[in-house]
Amino acid sequence: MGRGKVELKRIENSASRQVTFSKRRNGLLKKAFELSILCEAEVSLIIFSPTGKFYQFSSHDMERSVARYRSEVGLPGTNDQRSRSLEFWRCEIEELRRTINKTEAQLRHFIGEDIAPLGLKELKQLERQLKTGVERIRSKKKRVISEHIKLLKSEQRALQEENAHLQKRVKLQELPDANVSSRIPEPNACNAFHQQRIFLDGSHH
Amino acid sequence: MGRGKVELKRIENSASRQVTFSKRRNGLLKKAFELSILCEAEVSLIIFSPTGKFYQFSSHDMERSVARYRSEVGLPGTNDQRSRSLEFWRCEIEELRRTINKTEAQLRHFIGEDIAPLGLKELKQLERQLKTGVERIRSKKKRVISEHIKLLKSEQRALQEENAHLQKRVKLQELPDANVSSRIPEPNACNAFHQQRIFLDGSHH
DNA sequence: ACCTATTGATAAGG
DNA sequence: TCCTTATCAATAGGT
Repeated sequence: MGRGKVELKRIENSASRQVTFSKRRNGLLKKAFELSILCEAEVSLIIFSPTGKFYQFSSHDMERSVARYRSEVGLPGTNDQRSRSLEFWRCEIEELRRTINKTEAQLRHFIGEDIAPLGLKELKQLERQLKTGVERIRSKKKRVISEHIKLLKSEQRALQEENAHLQKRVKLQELPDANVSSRIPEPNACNAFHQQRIFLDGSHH
Repeated sequence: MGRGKVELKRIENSASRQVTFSKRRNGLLKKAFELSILCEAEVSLIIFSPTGKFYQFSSHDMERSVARYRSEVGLPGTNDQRSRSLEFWRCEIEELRRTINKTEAQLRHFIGEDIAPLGLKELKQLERQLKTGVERIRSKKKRVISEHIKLLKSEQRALQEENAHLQKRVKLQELPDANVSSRIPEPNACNAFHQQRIFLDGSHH
């Protein structure tokens, strides 16, 4: 619903992704509320934005709904014993997060975002990397396209051969008695319409 | 939406309440799914029909979302929270790893690596992104360079002005009495050495 | 934030 | 539950 349809995949443009998030989040919360009222349903909704902001709706107490959910799926009570590995995992996660931040920053630099603080040297290196990237992608694209063309040509050749065959057969049928029309009119609406047009045109002369 | 607007209250007719429930439940689940995909949001939805039937959607692991919800609302959690948070962190780590893999793959694509399996559409999008990246980086580079030049020019101007001043002073000193040398030899080692050299040179004559 | 053309959801009826 | 259709609601894209 909107000026155009959007395909179901991550919205690339970050600004419109945010705008869409806030619109659709409100829509979703509203509809969750309406469902709970109209149909007396128990509805709980938890939303975290990609930036970590938190939104919720719960027609009843959230803990109650969660508990009911658990009993529904059959909770698997896990034993602890390795709570000292908590610290280890915390470090692990921190490190992974750092990696992600670094990589994503690089990614943004590649599409020309957040380059305000960069120096001339970094800019030059980025430009060089992008250039080789563009070149490689272009040559790959050319290869893909030329293969596609080759495929189309071979298909065309096959069609031409088939065409030649058919024409030969038509001639063989026409030559023996050219007066006998062996054509069978196709019974579809379009053809019928055209034939009518021709008939009418003829009558005007 | 529909043949007439409905007011926001429990639908009295039980049959139509059921029908509406099943339609709107599906709509809500669908929209929750779309929000999670389009905007990369973490969305969890729990629904119980008035008759007790259970439906759910969760873009991520439901336990993870519930744990995140708890930490958000600031509940200390149940006694088995610790073991649950282990589970939560395990999910977290997996997801971080996935993110890293995805981001790094994208990064490689940007520099033209691992593009063998990409289709024409992806290649075109990549090329477009790279082009805008190059353009932005180039314009930023130009800005940096022109600012550097401006800085150099202003420094140059300052130097020229100082130069003019100095030359004026030199002329003022030279014209009044050009014969009287008021220069005082500086008493540093270097100077002393030169004077000694001069002395020695003189003795050789 | 607001506007509006367009798409999407759905109420009513079978 | 599923189908159809008339209508209303949500929202995408633009300002």
